[in-house]
Formats: sequence, C-alpha cells, structure tokens
Amino acid sequence: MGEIMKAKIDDVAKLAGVSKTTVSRVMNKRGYLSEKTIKKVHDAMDELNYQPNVVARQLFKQETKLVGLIFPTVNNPFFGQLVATMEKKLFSKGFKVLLGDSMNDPEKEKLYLRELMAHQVDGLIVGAHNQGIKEYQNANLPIIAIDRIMNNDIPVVSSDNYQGGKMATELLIKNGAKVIIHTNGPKTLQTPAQKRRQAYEDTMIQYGLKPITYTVDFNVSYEQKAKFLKNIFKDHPDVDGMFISNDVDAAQVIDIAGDLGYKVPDDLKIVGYDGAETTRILLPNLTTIIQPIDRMAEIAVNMLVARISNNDAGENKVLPVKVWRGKTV
Amino acid sequence: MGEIMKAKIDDVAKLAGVSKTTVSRVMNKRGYLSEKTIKKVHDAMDELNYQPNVVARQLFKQETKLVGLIFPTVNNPFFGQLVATMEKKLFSKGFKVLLGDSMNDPEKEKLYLRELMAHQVDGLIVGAHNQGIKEYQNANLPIIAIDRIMNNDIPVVSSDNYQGGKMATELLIKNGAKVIIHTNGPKTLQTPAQKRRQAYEDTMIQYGLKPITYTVDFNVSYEQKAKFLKNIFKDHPDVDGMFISNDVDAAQVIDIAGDLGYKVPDDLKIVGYDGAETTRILLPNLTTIIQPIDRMAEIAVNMLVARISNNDAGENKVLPVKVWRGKTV
DNA sequence: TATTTTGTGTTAACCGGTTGACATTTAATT
DNA sequence: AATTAAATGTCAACCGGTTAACACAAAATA
Repeated sequence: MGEIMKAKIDDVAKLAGVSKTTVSRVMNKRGYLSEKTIKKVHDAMDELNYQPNVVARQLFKQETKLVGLIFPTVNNPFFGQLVATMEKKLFSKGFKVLLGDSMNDPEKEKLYLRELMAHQVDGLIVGAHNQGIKEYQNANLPIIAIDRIMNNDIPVVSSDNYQGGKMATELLIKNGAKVIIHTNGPKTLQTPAQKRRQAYEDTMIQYGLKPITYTVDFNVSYEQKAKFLKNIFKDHPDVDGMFISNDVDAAQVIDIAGDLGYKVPDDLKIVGYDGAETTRILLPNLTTIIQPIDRMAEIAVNMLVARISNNDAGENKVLPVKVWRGKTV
Repeated sequence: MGEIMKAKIDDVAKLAGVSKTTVSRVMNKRGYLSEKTIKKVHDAMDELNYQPNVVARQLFKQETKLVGLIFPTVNNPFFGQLVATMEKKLFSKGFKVLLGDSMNDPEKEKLYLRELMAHQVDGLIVGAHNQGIKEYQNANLPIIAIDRIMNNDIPVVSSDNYQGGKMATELLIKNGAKVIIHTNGPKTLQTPAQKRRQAYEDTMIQYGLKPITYTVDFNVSYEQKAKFLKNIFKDHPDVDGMFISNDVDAAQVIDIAGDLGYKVPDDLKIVGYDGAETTRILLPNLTTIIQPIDRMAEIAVNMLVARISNNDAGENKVLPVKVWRGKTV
C-alpha cells in the first residue's frame, strides 16, 4: 500500500553496480562505454522500470523539447486537422505539444503565451486570431505563425488566400451568379485570410459586379450566427451566389437557405473555404476551396524546428490552393 | 543583437533591494509580508518582464501542473470537442495540457504513456482505443479513462451506450425498417461502445428481427473504408435501416447509399452516433444519438483533479444520451 | 516596560539529472 | 616494454527555484 517511489538515477547505478555518471553516459551516449556496461545499465533500468525525470534534465539542459501550439480551438475541422498534423510531425522530431486553445480571447491568448513561456517551451506555433499582443515582440523565442500576420520577425505560413478568393468568386460568376455575397472575419484582424475579401472585391469589380461583403464574428454562438446569416437573406433576397469564408459557416448557410426555400445550386450557388478532411467527408457536396492543411502544418513544423536548432530565419511561405468541385455550384 | 538573458529570481531580488527568499515569498504568498515590499517586488518583476522558470519549481515541488491527454486524434469532431472542452476546463483549474494523439497505434500509445510520465505529468486522461497496455497498471499515477475500460483501478467516464444503442435501433424499427445493419468497432477492443452492439442485437431479437453486425476498422483510409462500406450494400441490397456507430462513418454511408441509388430516408433510414457540435452543424439532417460530450469532459476533469489533490477514488460515471431528430429516419 | 507579532535577511540544503576535470585500470598498439 | 586508447570511477558544480532554520529589528499589544 505504501507509495512506490520512482526509481532515480542513483538506484539504477547501484543496481547495475556502476556510477551515476556511467548511467548518465549510457543514457546520453557520451564517452567510452563497453557493451557489457551498457547492457548492465539497461537491465537495471528495465528491472526498476526506470524513467529519467525529464524535468531535471530540462533544468540543466535549458531545453524542454516542448512546443506550444496556440490556436482558437481544436473543436473545428480546420484547426483540428492542423493541430493533429503538427502534433504528429513534432512527435516524430522528438517534441511534445503543449496545447493552448485561446478561444479567440485576447486575454486568454496573452495568458497562454506567458504561461507557455514560463513552462520554457522551445518554440511556439501560433494560429490564433487576435491582434496586437505585444508580448510576442519581446518573446525572444522561436515562433512561427500560421495564417496570421504578427510582426516582421515572425515567419508566416499560409495558403494563397488571394488566389483562393479569386477562384471562388470566378467559379460563381462563370456559373451565372450575379448577386454574389461574401462573408469574412473582422477586418481589424489583419490576417492573410483578409486577402480573400480583397480578391473577391477585385474580381467582382473586374466583372462589372457589385461586391457585397458581410463581416462575421468568429466567436459567437450558433444561434447568434444563425440570426446574423438570416439577415443577409433579408437584406438581399435576390442573392444567387455566396462565397462563405469557412466551411462550417457555409454549412449553416446552406441549412438556412434551404429553410428559406432556396434551392442549392439552382437558385443559389455556394462556395466555402478550408476543405478540411472531416468537412469533405461530412459534407462532400459542398463546393469549396481546399487549403493544403497538412502541408501547411508540416512546413510550419519544419520551419520551427529549423529555427530552434540553428538560427536560420526562414521565409514566409505561401502554398497553392485548389477547388473542390462539390454540388453547391 | 546579443542574447537577452531571461531575468532570474536573483535579478528581481537585486533590483527590488530584497532577498531572493523574499521574492519567493511574494510569489508564493508565504510568511509575513508588508504591502510596501510586495509592491517593490512586483515592480521589479514588471520592469524585468520576469517569468519564474516553471521547470525549476516543478523539480522542487514534485508537481508540474501538467495533464497528459492521450486520444486517437483531435482531427475528429468527437475527440476534437472532447479535448477542447477538457483543455478549457483544465486551464481554468491551473493545469496545462500535454497532447498525445495516439492514432490508434498501440506502440505509439505506449510510447506516449512512457514519455508523458517521464515529463512528470500530474495526471492522465485517456481515451485511446487500444487494449492491453500493461504500463497503465504500474503507472502509479492518477488516470481517468473516457469511454474505455482499462482496469479496475481506473475510473471510466462514459455515456449510456446500451441505452443509446437501444434508442437507435428502436427508432429504426418503429419507423418501419426491417433489414437493419449495424456497424461497430473491433470486438477485441473492449470499450463501452461495444454495448451499443449488444443493445442493437438484444433489441433486434426482441422485435423478432435478425441482427447483422459489421466490424469496421477505425484506422483505415477513406478509400478503404468506402470499399468496405460498399460491400455491405452488395451483401444486403435489401437493407432499409442502418445504425452506424459514429457520425463520420454515417456521413460516408449516406454518400455511398446516394451513389447506389438509395433514397434516404425513404428507401433507407440511417442513424449515426456521437452528435458532436461540428457534426450537427455540418450535417444537421443526420439523425443521431448525442453523447453529452461536454459533460463527459467536465466530469473526467473533475474526477482527475480530485484524484490529484486528495486520494479519493471516484466511481465510474455513466451519462444519459439523447436522440437528435434529423431527417435520415 | 516586557512580550508578542510582524517583517525581512542570510545561509544552505534540496529537487534529479548533466557535465567537466581528473584519476585509475585495463586493453590494444607500437 | 613502452605508449596510447578505451573504460569507468569520484567529486563537485550547476540549472533556478523553494523552504526550513535561525537571527534580528521594528511595530503592536499586554
């Protein structure tokens, strides 16, 4: 019933009949070691079920092999896939993940940043949506941003949002839509996703159509969002095309449009954005712009790891997107 | 250009004109302290942008305020929501999350368990699907399982899978389905989800119908799964009801059934399982059994935190489910 | 005035590994 | 036989906080 004390390096040394230093040498593969000694030590470690206390090592080595991920929430197909892929890749490179879901709350994000730094993470990958957190500036820590502009020191990985916005808009126009509405996140968040808005507006004007953009808050309840989206139809009953800036919203729009009697795609054509795996399985009919989520994740991890090991800055990366031809256009 | 050294407790002490001990006392609110001293110390901390090195504290205190979450993957609406909710709750209780996506690979799960223990996590919440990892036994660590039977020492939080299975099956039967097929995960994984299969088979027999259960591997590609699911229709072209053990698979089945010419729900009625938020937004028409994911997450966290602070064992918890009346039945 | 409470300092041990310096023995090479 | 390389040990400092023990002064209370 008594607490089983975890074995320490001294216990291993004693059982193996060697010194603490030798055990450490075996673990870290340093200096001269005979096969015999290595075996003795490993046997002792097995027998004691020894796990070195990583915390002690972290303190001395001044590195934790931890990476913090700060994202709005993994409860979203896009971020879920992004985080899952990064986690997998980081694990294969020997890093563990400290997860921080900021829920788009700037205070929480700031707190996370501080606390993850206090936990001595070796690096950070950030994809939260908030702006103007000055702590990132003096964070003196390798950071990579995904789909988010932070400051000049921090490399950004994103997909080609302008191209994506253009493709979506042209798809609608070429299929005969005339009254095309676009939804996007708050303009104040100067994320690369805002380029979709720019592309939409440019393309509309280029084709002699009038751009109509609505700003949707990311962080509202399902019901509030439904109310907001319904109002779009009230304002523009003649709408025949919509470019919605993320697939989850697009799904909600399809649902609302159906309730209001629109036939998709006959009366109304809809294009979403993101194209996460799960979305494509759950809603294969949704025409959308696919971001290369896995590639973005891999590149962000590679850049971060490079930044951690050497000091090599790394450039911003913009990846191509493609169209998923569903049945909503 | 020179490396800015992070401030340490000694630097704060020097700047505030107090001793290291006093700074520590301020941080930990121990012993007698005057307002004046507290202010001096805080000012110094602010000026130096001081963040205590959590690793040093962890080593001494023998607690890390870290909790490990081992789940198949956050890239799935059910686990994504579960992890997001737990993370939020844990954060509010002062814990950070170390994320481990095991991808249903027993080796990876074992590795994670070992490494998270080496990282000195204060506790673990496990919802991976693999069985027979003996390391959990001698893990001498507070652990809570979600929807997964591990061993008698480890409390399990789950929803009422038997009730859910019964509700789903009866829903199909009462709406006139006769040839009802059920899919479930491998029988060898002795998870509580297996009770859905039991409930399905019991209910079918009770109504004088023949149960037909297919075992679907969780961990195969989209294409492999499609092939497998198509074969079900080949084996039973007269199928008019399906109880699919998770919503993502159900979505795929709907898609395939549509391609094969079945009209849902007229020719074929389908009930899914899980009812995660995202699924319900993306696919509101899917009739499904809703697990109280957020409650499960909260209860698991509460139980874990209780286990960490005192030694209070905690009972298994089974939560009620409910039906989401979509349009696929 | 005597006593207790409050506020702060100094010192050193401790958490559990890692590492450099140096010594010693054994094995391999010249 | 002499020299060099390989294998291991001992010792102590170090990472950056936390804390117990003890000392002492100032403020509050009896």
